[in-house]
Amino acid sequence: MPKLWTDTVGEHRRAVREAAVDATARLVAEHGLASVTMSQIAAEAGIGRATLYKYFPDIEAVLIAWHERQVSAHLDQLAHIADQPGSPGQRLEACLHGYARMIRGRPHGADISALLHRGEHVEQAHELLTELLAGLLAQAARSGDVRDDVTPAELAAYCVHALGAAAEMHSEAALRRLVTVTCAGLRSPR
Amino acid sequence: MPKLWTDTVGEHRRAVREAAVDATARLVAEHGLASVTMSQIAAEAGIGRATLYKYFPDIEAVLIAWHERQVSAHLDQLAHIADQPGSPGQRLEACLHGYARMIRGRPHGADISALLHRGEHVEQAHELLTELLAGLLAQAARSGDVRDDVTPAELAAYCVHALGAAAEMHSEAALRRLVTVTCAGLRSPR
DNA sequence: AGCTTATCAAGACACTGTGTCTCTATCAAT
DNA sequence: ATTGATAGAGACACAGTGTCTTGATAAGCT
Repeated sequence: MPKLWTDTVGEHRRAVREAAVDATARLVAEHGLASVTMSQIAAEAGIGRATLYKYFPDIEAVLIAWHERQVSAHLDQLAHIADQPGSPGQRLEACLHGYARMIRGRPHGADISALLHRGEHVEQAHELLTELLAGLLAQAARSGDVRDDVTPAELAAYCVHALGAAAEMHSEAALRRLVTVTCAGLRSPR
Repeated sequence: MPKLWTDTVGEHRRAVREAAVDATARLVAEHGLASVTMSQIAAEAGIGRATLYKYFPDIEAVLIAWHERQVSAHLDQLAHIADQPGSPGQRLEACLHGYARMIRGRPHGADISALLHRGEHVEQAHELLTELLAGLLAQAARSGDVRDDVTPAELAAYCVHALGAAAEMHSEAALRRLVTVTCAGLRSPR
């Protein structure tokens, strides 16, 4: 039973918390979402099971923490892509392509909502992503690169779901085609 | 605790099996997917828990049976829509609209894959749907209504995922717009 | 009909995972 | 250095699972 103490308590708690989330990430990657248990997480993190309950009230909380870390990293990456110079249309396409690449081969990534009873956090993450895209879409609509007969929010929902197909795409070329098709849906009809 | 419900055994087994699936449907609708247990199903179906194990080896099996019934009904409905007279493009759009209407307000509907470890059956259902759409798309591509620079299978995956956004659409009008946008992505670029 | 066999329903048991309680060991502040 | 706070982990009660066994009932055979 390792105690893994650092010098200060606050730092220690942060370290243990992170170790638990790391362990969760490993277990999810290896055995899938549904089969992860508190017992496994505690064992994998090298702490007692009861101790884990001092950090998280239940598995949902651990999974939410893991998901939040995953999502915020992705959102940061996307925000960085969106901040690159270029026309609104170019930046939008770059963002969509980046998102598709994140999704590829990760069929579980977004389906946590099915496991979590109260999916507040998942919904919030979804909203942040949607807002980011909606902002880009609104800009692109103003510059004429994107249709304006549908609200940016609805277009963003369309984009996120359409690019979810990236999970099934087996090649980089297929992924490109998916982004192309998705972007075609965004263009103004004439 | 009824012992035998009908006169013949074969009929009885079918009746019990159906009652179990019905009970599962009620429980899923009321409490969500993740919290359904064998105990609840048995109680709701009016049989002993151990008896339920004579019909299904575990919860996955029950959920798969429920899902299969759900999906086959939807597929029949879509096949019927696809068989209506009209141009390939019209039939395709009618099908997409029908699918979107099925998805609407059913966020759990397709997310079972996250719960099932070995999602063979779910994948198979997904494949059947994809094949149905791919057939329509191939026809529409031949008649020029749909782009031919992307394979029908990839376009079908795009459609299914894009229309998954229907779960978040709050009005019939929004749903129509979603179908319109999705169809716009399918059209040949010129 | 009467007997035998197959099999259905359900009670009982062992096992796993959960969430809480409690006790000991260690840190932090006075 | 003493005292208070808190982390860690063992222990307990509970819920759900999957299997085994026992008694009851339908189906098949003579």
